[in-house]
Amino acid sequence: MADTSVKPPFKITPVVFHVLLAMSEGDAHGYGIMQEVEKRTEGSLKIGPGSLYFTLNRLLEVAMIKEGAGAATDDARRKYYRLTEYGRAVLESELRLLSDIVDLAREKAVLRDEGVA
Amino acid sequence: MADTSVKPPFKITPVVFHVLLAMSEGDAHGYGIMQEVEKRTEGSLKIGPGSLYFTLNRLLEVAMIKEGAGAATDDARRKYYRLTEYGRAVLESELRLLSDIVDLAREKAVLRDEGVA
DNA sequence: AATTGATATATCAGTAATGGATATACTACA
DNA sequence: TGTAGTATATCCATTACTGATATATCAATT
Repeated sequence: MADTSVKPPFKITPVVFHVLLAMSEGDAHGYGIMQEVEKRTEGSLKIGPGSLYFTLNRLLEVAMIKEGAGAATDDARRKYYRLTEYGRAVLESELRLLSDIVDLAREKAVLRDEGVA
Repeated sequence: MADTSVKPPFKITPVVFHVLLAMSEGDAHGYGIMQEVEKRTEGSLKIGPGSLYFTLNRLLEVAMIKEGAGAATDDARRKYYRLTEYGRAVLESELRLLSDIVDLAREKAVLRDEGVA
């Protein structure tokens, strides 16, 4: 079993987590991340430009993300970012933690199943 | 299908979430919550007394939790709390959101399975 | 080609949340 | 009876976040 625990240099807050997750599929740009996170969390997490660009810069500094390129980018203003291996490791580590917590909660039947096959 | 979305009067941060979750099994007291959360999150979330008692008081104010009683309480100093129905609804709502995100991430294979039967 | 609204990045200030220090007191045990 | 651990509580410095603001570009309409 591989050791998947990674110690990031700062706390992986919900904002940081969702920014990383938004890039897990491929290159993403700031504005798109803002919109996707709000949609994905059903509005419960809205990342303002302040948090977003602060977070992106910090992720760049510690090389969890790097500059990327949007496939056939139309809009020249967009800046695309992508996960580095390190960034993906951090994301996976965090996700695994989250996954364990969800599993635990399910065991406790905090979540009462509704139609989970 | 019941509408499980609940709109809490403040943000359900990781600290708030874990405090609620710690009470999902039954009555819990502050110090115990601090320890359990640190253990459960493998040390990645340490709730200091400042956050803890601030959080507990706020949860009491909005009636997500209420005072409880430890079964045959030995230590008289302990103050036990338990979830109200409202508190449990908030917890379930948040958990479902988290669960969906974890599922989504799994679909994307951000989490590469290792021995998931 | 000018106007307009949405897109997009960026910074800043005010607010909210958190962590750590500190205080106080009780418990258990040697 | 001393001391380490348990337990609640408050305060303050730090950190994180939100929302306002600024600036500029793009797309669509006219």
